[in-house]
Amino acid sequence: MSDGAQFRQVSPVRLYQRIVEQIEQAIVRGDLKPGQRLPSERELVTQFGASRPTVREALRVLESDGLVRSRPGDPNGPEILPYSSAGLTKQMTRLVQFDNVSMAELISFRMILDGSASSLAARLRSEEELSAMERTIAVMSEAIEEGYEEFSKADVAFHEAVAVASRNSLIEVCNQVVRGAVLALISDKVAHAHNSAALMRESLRHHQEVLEAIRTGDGLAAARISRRKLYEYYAGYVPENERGPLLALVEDEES
Amino acid sequence: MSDGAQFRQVSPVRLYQRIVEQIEQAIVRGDLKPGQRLPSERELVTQFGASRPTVREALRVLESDGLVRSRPGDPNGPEILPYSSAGLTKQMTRLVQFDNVSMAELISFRMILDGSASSLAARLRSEEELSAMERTIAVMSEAIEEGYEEFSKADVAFHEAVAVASRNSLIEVCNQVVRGAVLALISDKVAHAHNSAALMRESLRHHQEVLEAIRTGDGLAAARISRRKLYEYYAGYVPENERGPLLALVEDEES
DNA sequence: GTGAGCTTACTGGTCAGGCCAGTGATAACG
DNA sequence: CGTTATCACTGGCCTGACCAGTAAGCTCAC
Repeated sequence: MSDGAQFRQVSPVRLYQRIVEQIEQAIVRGDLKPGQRLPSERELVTQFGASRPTVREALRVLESDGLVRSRPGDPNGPEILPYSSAGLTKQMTRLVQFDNVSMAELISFRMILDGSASSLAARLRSEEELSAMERTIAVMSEAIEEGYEEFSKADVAFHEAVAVASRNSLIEVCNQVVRGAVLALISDKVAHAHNSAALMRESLRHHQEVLEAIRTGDGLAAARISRRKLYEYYAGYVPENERGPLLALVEDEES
Repeated sequence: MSDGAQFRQVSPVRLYQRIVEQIEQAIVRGDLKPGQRLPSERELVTQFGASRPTVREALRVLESDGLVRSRPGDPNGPEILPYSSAGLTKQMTRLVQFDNVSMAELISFRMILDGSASSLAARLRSEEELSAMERTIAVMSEAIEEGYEEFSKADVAFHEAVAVASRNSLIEVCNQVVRGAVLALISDKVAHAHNSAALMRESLRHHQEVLEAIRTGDGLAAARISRRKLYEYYAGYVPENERGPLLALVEDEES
């Protein structure tokens, strides 16, 4: 083998991909800002020198990536969308569904994310963020009588508030996705199992403990309590012989 | 407002989206497994009762999501691809490029993931996995003289081995994605900055410490060292006034 | 002048049909 | 039996067309 030139693998690049790249980079570069409009499809046809089906394929890809949106009849052309984590969520959801990640892994990951979020929140939270958490706790408390539906909503809001206070949107997004995946997997069972006031009160108490740790800035405690709470809450859905990794996370901070 | 029926917001669903959904779900359900082939475009046209451009738009979206691949001339039709984290990486990279996620958040997230992976690996690793890590460390050691390129490859292999030993594929994939995103952002700078044998030896020593903690089963230490190592390695790329959250993670386990 | 309603030019969604350069199973060949 | 050439079919791309929407601008009554 010659040692002189290094050749990279080439792959045929479709026309529509070229178009996607150009528009994508224009957006990333900032030449196209959210709210601005792309030329109409027919105009793009002339600018790119491709046919309309080809241009449309490119637009469909950009649309599915959440970068633009086309509305039929809109004389202003496709709109550049503000960034949203929808695409990330979609991909992460696919990861969960596709790789058929086990329940144990999901919960383990949630313990890590939620624990880290609590820990960071304890150190970084502002007063406003703290009171936002307090409000969600208050709502949870009131929701106990209104049934699991409402309670669960407030529960999610609390975790969301903690994630926001962690100042890390990656944690926020991942946690959101994983939480959704977990709930989707057990929604049928959980509706009955946890629809008792006693269990909700127990859960509320746990949340209050986490909040207290965040208030006092004790990141270690916040993470530990958060993890243990999740373990107690969800371990029942994990086969016993798969609980090892979860217990490892619970015991981690204690010794 | 009537309390009887609940109506959801509707949005016009394009034909191509219907096709995407159907194929997507068939894949998620497992009716279509990686390696299997989709019918040809013209066949799909008859099956879905849509025109070829429409079917093609659907295929382009699926292709950009990394679910299928069409090759011109292939008489067997589009191929169902095995899962790949490429789509996730793309989305996460975009998330970062849009400046919605700072370098600090990325590295913070990496510290969390890598730290957790190390911690779990310390508790769960098998002997085989341990020796796999040892091998990558050995390769790193040898690669110091061959330049940063080789060294970096072995570095990645080590983290990959740790992630595998954590027995959590979510950590594995997410870590891989975040690592890729970080490297993509600083690849130009890092090539020069770290291409010194001294720095590589330093890095090697850190890795050995992590490995030692994993060997002895000390999850806490493994996580702590792993995090601090990442901090020292990457803090330079983070503006000083954004390093707070990172330091929070380093100091977390120490007090 | 001003608001309500209509017109109209244009948009995106979809379709039918066609050409071309590839691919690979298969049949013909040595 | 292995090789090679054929050829049906594939995906990539294009042209041209129709339709149902949208919203800007016009009209017109007030």
